[in-house]
Parts: sequence; structure tokens; C-alpha cells
Amino acid sequence: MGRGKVELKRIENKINRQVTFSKRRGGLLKKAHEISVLCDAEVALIVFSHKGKLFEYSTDSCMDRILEKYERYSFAERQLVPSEPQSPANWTLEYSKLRARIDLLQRNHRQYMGEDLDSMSLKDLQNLEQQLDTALKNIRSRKIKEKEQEMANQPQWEHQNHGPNAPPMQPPPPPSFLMAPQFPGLNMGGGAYQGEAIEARRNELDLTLDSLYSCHLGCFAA
Amino acid sequence: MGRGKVELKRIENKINRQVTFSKRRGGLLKKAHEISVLCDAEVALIVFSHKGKLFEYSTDSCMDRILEKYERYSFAERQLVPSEPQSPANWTLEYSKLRARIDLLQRNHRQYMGEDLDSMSLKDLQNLEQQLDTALKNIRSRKIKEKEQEMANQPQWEHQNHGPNAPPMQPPPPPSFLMAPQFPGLNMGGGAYQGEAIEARRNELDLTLDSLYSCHLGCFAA
DNA sequence: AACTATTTATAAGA
DNA sequence: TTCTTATAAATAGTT
Repeated sequence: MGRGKVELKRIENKINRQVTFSKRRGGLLKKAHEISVLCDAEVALIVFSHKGKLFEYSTDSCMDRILEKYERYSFAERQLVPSEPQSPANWTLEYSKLRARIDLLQRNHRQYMGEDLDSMSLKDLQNLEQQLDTALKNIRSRKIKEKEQEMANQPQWEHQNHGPNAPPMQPPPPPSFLMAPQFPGLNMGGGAYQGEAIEARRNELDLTLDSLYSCHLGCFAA
Repeated sequence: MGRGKVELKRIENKINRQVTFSKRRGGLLKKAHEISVLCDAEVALIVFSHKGKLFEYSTDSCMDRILEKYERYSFAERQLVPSEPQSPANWTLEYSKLRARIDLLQRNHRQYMGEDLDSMSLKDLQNLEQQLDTALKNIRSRKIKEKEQEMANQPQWEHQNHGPNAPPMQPPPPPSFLMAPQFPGLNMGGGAYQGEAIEARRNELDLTLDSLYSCHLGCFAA
């Protein structure tokens, strides 16, 4: 919709991509809300921008409830529920054990987030600090690896070696003359971002709608 | 779009509602996919029909990964699910819900410990790093306070001779605006979709007062 | 499920 | 970023 047809592939021009994202995000949220109201459906929509900003919509603002429901469904589907304790006598016990565990994990997590520290002793704090420090080191070294991989992956268009079983090749790189003209001197509002030089490329397989939209047909009316 | 304008309220006619749902669901999934590809965004879309049938779309078919990421972003806001049934009618169901939640929390926790990072993108890693960094700052300033209290509790008052111009001994308060836990993704009531959920991402570039305080609540009159 | 008159969404331009 | 406008897309009502 608009002045021209648009190909279904990543918009390479950064400005255009951001503008399109902004517009389409609004449209998507709106449509999510509409189907929710018109058709009495429950919708949960989560969108992370390329920059990692979060946008969300959920029917009645119940994201948690819907995600839980989703988890239940997909759990049931994958039949991941492993051997549950059988004896009803133990249900209460087992159940409260799990709840206790959840509480613990959550308390723990908050402390990992640097919250709820008041109850912690100096020793505990030192411990936590140490752990986080180690975690950070891991993450940073992982980041470096990730970046190296991306660098290595950059000039791969021509170098792809197709094995006999290689999947069909993706669309060719966009001809640069198709790139929309830049808008000189436009400021990004609010917080000056410089994009990172390195950007992950997604595989855009040319799939049909059918295969893209995996529709799990749950059969548990809630 | 169509032969007539449509009011934003539940379609009472059952047949119409079902047909509209079917049409709009397709459109919504398509648009979710399009913004994902065009704008390099990560999208998770979950739709339950009125009858409880599940439909979903997620970028790269990574629903779990995206939901985990969402959890990470909105964790602070996410305490225990309220109102647990005291004596669930369906123990098995409730039990597996808790287990699902525990799995999620544990996966999350491992990432906070710097493990299981392989599945994370560079962006996610950067995010995680930022969060841990903030947490560490909190912990360190908390340690300082803790130490000072210890000092204060020892009878050392006499040994501290302050010169007339000695600065007061208290530590400067931590810059609280850097530390206040954020609550991204606060929902607005009534199911109106939010525009951008609060800055979920703490990037060095984003750490301005502006970005911390601005909370754009989208208002798309439907 | 197809058709088609209309409304909506939105790409490009300003 | 916001508005304007031409055009593409979605879809409500119909067949």
C-alpha cells in the first residue's frame, strides 16, 4: 500500500527501514486490537525493533495470562509434561514445592538484577558481585565471538558453496540502484543512535505463507 | 476496508464474526511477517480464537526465544502470577503450568549467569550485558553502604579527626536515576494498545534523562 | 470460496 | 518527525 509495490525483503536503507517500522508497527498494533475486539479473540503481540526496543499489545492488557495460556497449549502439544507424580495425596506437597521454587528463583533473579539487596550481607553481596562479574566476562567474550562470526559471514554472498543437498539459494543481494535515496540531514528524534556497523542478516527463505504461518491448532478450549 | 465502515465493537452475529476472524487473522499474520522481514524486527504473535483455537506467528519460528527475551525485558514487573488457586481443580494442569514457569525462569537465570549464551544474538547479548552492568553498579554501591555501616558501628568515632573544612563523610547518594529499576512494558488498562512500551533497553546511548522519563503512550484512535 | 466496492494502510514525497 | 497524497492492500458485504 503506497506509492509503489514493495518487495518482501529487508529494507536496506536504514532511514526507510526505521520509518517503515514505525508506520507498520502502528498498523499492526491497531489491527491486533481490532481483531481482538471485533472477533472476541485473545491476542498477544510482541515486537522488538531492530534496535531492541519493545512494543507490545495484548487483549485486556493481560500479556501474562495469554502467554501462560500459550505455554500450556504448546506444552500440551509437545507433550513435554514429563512423568508427574501420581499420588493425589502428594499433590499439595508437590505443588507447594514448585511454588516455593518459583519464589526462590524470582527472589534470586531480582538480586541478579541488582534489586532487593537490602537483606543481603556483605559476604553475600561480594559473592553476587563475583558471579555477575564472571557472567559479564562470559558475555563479553561471547559477544566478541559473535562479532567475529558476523564479520566472517559478511562477504559470503559469492562464497557460498552449495553442497548437493544445499537448500535453494536465497534472493540475490539487492541491486544497489534500487536503494531509495537518502534523506540528508534527517535527525532521529530523541536519542541519537548510531547504528552498529555489524548487523545480523536473517535468512529470508522464500517460503509460502502456509509454511510461514505455523498454526498450531490446539484442541483445548479454555 | 470493505463495503462499509465497521464499528470497533464485538460482532454479534456469530457467522460474521467467524468469517471476519478468519479473514483478519490471515491479514494480521501476514503483516506480522512483513514487518519482521522488511524492518528486521522480531515479532511474536499469538491469537486465540473465541473458541480457543490457537494461531501463532513468530520471527524465524522462534517463539520460545522471543518470549524468553520478552520475559527478560519485563521481568521486574512480573512478580508471581496473582491469585493462584488454593486447591486447583485440575492439579495436573496447574502443576505443569508451574513447571513451565520454572523452566523459563531457569533458562533465563542461566543466561544471567553467563551460560547458555549460544542461542543469543549480538543484540540480546548487548542487552544482557547492560542489565548486568547496571546490576553490578547497584551491588557495588550497596556494598559501600554496607561497609560504611560497619565502620559506623565500630567505636571509631574518636579517631576520626575532621579538619574544619573536611567534607562530610557520607557517601554521595548513588545517582538514583541510573539505578531505579525500570518497569518496561507497563500495560495500560482496558486493552488499548500501547505504543512504545517504556525504554526497555539500557544502552549507554539511551541513558539520558530524556529517554528515561519519556514514556510515549501511543494513541491510535481506532 | 470468489467477487468487488470501499475503506484502510502506507510508500514516497514534502 | 509529521503531513500529504497517490496507490496498493485489506476486507465487508454480497454472490
